[in-house]
Amino acid sequence: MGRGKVQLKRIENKINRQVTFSKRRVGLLKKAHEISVLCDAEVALICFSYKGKLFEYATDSCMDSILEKYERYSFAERQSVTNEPQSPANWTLEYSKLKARIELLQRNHSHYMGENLDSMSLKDLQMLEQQIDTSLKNIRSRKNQQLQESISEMQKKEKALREQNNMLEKKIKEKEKKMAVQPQWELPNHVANGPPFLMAPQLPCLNIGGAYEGESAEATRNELDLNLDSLYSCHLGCFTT
Amino acid sequence: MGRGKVQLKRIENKINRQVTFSKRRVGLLKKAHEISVLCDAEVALICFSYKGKLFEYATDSCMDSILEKYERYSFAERQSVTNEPQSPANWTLEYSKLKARIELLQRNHSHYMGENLDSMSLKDLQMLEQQIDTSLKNIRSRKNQQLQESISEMQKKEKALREQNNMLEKKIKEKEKKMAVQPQWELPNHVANGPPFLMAPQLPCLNIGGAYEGESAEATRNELDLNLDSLYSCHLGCFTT
DNA sequence: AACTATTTATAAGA
DNA sequence: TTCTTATAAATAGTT
Repeated sequence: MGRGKVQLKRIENKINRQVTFSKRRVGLLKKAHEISVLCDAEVALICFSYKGKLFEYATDSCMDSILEKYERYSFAERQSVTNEPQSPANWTLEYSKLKARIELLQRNHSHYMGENLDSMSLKDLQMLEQQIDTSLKNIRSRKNQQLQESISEMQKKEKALREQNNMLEKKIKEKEKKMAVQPQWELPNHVANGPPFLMAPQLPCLNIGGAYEGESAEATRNELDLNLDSLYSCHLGCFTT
Repeated sequence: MGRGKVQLKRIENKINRQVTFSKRRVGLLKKAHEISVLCDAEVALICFSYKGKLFEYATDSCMDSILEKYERYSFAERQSVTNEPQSPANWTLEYSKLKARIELLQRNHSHYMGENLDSMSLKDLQMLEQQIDTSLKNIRSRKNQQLQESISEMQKKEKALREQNNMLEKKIKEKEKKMAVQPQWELPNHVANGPPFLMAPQLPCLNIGGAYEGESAEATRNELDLNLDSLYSCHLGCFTT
């Protein structure tokens, strides 16, 4: 719907993608609301933008109850395999046990989010600090590992492309030789010593952290089909282990 | 979009409602998929028909990880809800509800502990890192606040003690004067110019971070009843906000 | 289900 | 971002 037909694939231009997202997000939420009202359906819609921002819609604004209902549904399906305690002697007991556990987990989580710290003692704060510091190290380490993997993959691709280029270059030279042997009947100027078509740009893949080159660079990008955005958007500090 | 405009209100005719639901449901799922692909967004869509049948869509078919991510994001808002159903009609239902919630919270928590990170994408890792970094800052800030409070309290006590000492000193001097006026009948040597009993050690309370003085120093400590252990054990780096 | 007349959504441009 | 507009897409009512 619009001036042109659109292919169902990732919009590469960042700006366009952002704009399209904004527009379509509004449309999507609207449609969700409409079906919810018109057809008396219960709808929950969660949408994270490419940048990680959250947008949501839920019938009657009660996301929680819909998600819970969903959990129940999917849980029931899974449950057919894992047999729960068929009938605990005392449901109330089991219930309050779980309830307490949830409370604990929630309180705990809020602390990990850096919230509700007032009730914590100095010692507990220090321990929490240490734990989170460790977590952070783990997370960064894992992130770096992923980055390294991305880089390795890119390097492999680069190598493959270089080899392909070399091959093509050779082929071209051979063709030239043949042309040189035969009389030149068609082209007045030949291509000797010219750069090969597919020469890769120098060090194409390791300009991580360099300034983002903007749209104009789009066309000159090398052929690696690995998505670089995730690396571009990575903070400079990300290599701290 | 269609032969006629439509009012945004529940379709009363059951058949029409059902038909419209079928049509719009397809459209909605399609749109959800499109924005997901075109804009590289993560979408989770849950839809219960008014008859209670479930339809769903999730980017990359991983509903769970999106819901988990949602839990992470919307945590602050949810906190305490859930009013205790005094005696749930269906214990099994309630039970699996709680069970599901616990599962979710636990999976989430493990991420905050820096565990089970393998399933997370680079982008999610980066966002988790940022969240935890923020938490850490909050925690350190709260810790420092507590330290500052401790210090203020100590300073207040110090001041009070000094004043008390001064008073005592004055009293002693007065006594001396009286003694000087009256004949000395008991003590051969008087205490003029000697240090008062309760003279506080110089700068008694602010040697935080100095070397721990060990057991031998215990006896010479001042009278502050505030426990210093928590300060001694504090790492030197703790004042970074 | 299929078919269209219309309404809506939206891509591109400003 | 927001508005405009030409056009694609969705869909209400009909067959």
